[in-house]
Amino acid sequence: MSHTLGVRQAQKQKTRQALLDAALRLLEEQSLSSLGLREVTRAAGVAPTAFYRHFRDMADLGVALVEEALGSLHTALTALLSATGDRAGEDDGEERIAATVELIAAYVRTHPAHVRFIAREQHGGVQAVRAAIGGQLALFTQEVKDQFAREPEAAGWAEDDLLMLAGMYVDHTVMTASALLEGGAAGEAGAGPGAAERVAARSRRQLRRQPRPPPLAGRTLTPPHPDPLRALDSYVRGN
Amino acid sequence: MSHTLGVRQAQKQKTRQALLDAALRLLEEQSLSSLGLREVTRAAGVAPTAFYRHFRDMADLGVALVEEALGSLHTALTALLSATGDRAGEDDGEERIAATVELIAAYVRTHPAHVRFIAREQHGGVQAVRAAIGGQLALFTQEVKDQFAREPEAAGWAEDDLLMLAGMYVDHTVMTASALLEGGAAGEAGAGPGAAERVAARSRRQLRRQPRPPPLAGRTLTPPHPDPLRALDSYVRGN
DNA sequence: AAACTCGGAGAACAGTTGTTAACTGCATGG
DNA sequence: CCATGCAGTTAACAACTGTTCTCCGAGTTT
Repeated sequence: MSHTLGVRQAQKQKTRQALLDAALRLLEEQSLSSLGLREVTRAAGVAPTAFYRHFRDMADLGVALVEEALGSLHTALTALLSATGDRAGEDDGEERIAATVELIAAYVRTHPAHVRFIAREQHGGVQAVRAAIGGQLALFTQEVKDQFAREPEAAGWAEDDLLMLAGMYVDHTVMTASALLEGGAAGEAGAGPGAAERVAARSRRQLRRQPRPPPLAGRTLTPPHPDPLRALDSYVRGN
Repeated sequence: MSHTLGVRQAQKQKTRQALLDAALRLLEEQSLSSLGLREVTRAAGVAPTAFYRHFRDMADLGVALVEEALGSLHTALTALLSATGDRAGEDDGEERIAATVELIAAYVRTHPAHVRFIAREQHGGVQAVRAAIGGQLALFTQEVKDQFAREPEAAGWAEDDLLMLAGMYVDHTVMTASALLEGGAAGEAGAGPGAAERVAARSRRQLRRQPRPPPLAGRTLTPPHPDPLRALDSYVRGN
């Protein structure tokens, strides 16, 4: 609050936000590449031409939406990463995993539209938006890696290995958020309120990186792999 | 070849296939919900009205495309699963993992457009298509689970646990295929031919369910978890 | 060989789209 | 306090969309 910005720019950002909100709402039931300019302005309650005062085209709005969804989360993450950096190892891994998954679930609960947008457009039809999402996720990955490097267990790990591990965590987070979104919608067919917990349980197990041991003794497991897939070789190469 | 089907129906399925092919080609650069009926018929070289002889609307064509991409692969999988069921445990897990990943890579190489379509529309804007993809993937999961159940290592595992593990494998496969697609496009910025191998290596490591041990002794690892994420709690709940 | 089927073409429709141009009114800076 | 800048509006444009009706001609059946 160095200087209160004028009434002029305040109103401008207000309609800009109205455009973003309208677009995000419409995007819950369609994808960006099918979203029309007039459709958005109509939902936002402004004239179609007002759109051009804020965005070049819909792809531009899409990139802005990516930054709204991930950018703010990113800065918050950066600020808080260092603050809690040296509390590592305070509790055991199981608690940390549960807390992490619950955090993801909370984010999905409070920002469902943003999560849906990111999940949908990550592989969507608009190149610029895909690139923006990829860039933001790469930043997340980098920061998670840096945090890993600070923990004592990471001693002796190669930089590339830590980065790859961080990438897996980020990907896992996105996938879990998306799964929670699909199963978490109350009143959906077949998926009761237990669906969210089932997704969470699966996510925890996956983070644990070791499937829950069988109800027998604590024997070491060599879990089955989809070996028969290999037999599909002829099909895949042919046709 | 019980009876050679007439010239009439043959020509019909020919233009139907032309429509599917044209749509699949156009879908490499946009998403289904933005794909126009006239756009497809124009690319297929038929009149716009001919579309209705084969599909009710674009969502219907999308479902047909899902079945073309996953259905045939599914039947092939079913046929070959039992044939190789009892060869389990013939080689060690490492080889099987490498073979599996290479199989995924081969499928992506030979059917890139189909893979892109599935990855894009899995979370896309058309409800019916999402449901169709989800259904096909559920079938895959079921069959992988059945195969797991046949392997001796699975003795004592609960049905639900096997199903969850199978689901992880299927999800991992889709994600790996998508990653290979992004990184595998030759002549892309920043991603040389080594990108595909990097993705494959990461996929193998993930299938191994245990990050590569550090270059020290074979000490047991408690790998770092994104604990600082928990500090984001206030951000997530607020705002 | 005649009657019928039916996949595809052609023309026309009302509606919607993105984009441009010229305008209006108000906050702003001198 | 007045002149400038600029967010937003109105009107109009050509282009394109999905959909319907009508018709044609070749494959199929009897």
